[in-house]
Amino acid sequence: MFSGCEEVSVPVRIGDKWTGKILVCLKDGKRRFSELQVPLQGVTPKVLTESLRAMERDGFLLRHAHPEVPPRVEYEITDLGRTLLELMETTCDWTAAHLTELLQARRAYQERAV
Amino acid sequence: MFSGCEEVSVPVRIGDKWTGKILVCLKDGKRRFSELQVPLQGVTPKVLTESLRAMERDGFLLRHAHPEVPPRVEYEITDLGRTLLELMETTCDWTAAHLTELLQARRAYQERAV
DNA sequence: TACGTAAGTATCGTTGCGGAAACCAGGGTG
DNA sequence: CACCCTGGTTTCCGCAACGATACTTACGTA
Repeated sequence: MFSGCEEVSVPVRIGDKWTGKILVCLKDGKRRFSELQVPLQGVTPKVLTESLRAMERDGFLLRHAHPEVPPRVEYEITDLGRTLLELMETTCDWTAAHLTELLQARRAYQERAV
Repeated sequence: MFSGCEEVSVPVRIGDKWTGKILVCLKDGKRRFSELQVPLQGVTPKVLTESLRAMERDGFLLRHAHPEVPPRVEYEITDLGRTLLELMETTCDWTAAHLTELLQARRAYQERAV
């Protein structure tokens, strides 16, 4: 997750590309696979599955599969996942506080190069 | 930078592979290119240069090139770089606090799969 | 004249993440 | 019988990061 600014590539990231956004989506309660695809605009099912499996493996979320047809699967954040979310919010704060400075440094660097 | 545990891949990382270690190396004062290559065991000059250039561009360090032969270049951490280092230490703390729990989750996941 | 030296470049190859598109399972519905 | 639904899986592909190896520069020294 790039913390806080998608338009500019900032060197602060936690997990893979979607980990952070998934945790945010799960913050307020369980969500289904298809309910995650909507806010996570543009994520393909393959990549979403991969991210969810990795996060389940690491204990950041729980996967509840209901044996129905059509299938229904709910994802739920764990306590450990919440600590990670908290850490991510810290990095978001860092970005918010220093992004201007970083972009300014980039502009100055550009001008020196010219 | 994987924060605090190299042996296990943990989904907490800041910058590219070497950013974190470079900042740590510069924490206590200026260092030359060759002085960075030593503690950063195994980094090739190409990759080290790429990392240093990116960090210079973003304002995390300053590059002092002395016009001598053979060349002498010193790298120095900036205030902005120090705030990033601080953030990284926070993520290291998170890892230290939760790595056991994460590994335990992985083992449990493994066993469920078997 | 050849060599050493510091800080890189240049070139090539490998690997892994992420994405696009198509396919699947299996019961419910028309 | 054909089609729809959800939650995937499978296959293929491109790009960027990372790495290995060789080369360069330009001066002081043996």
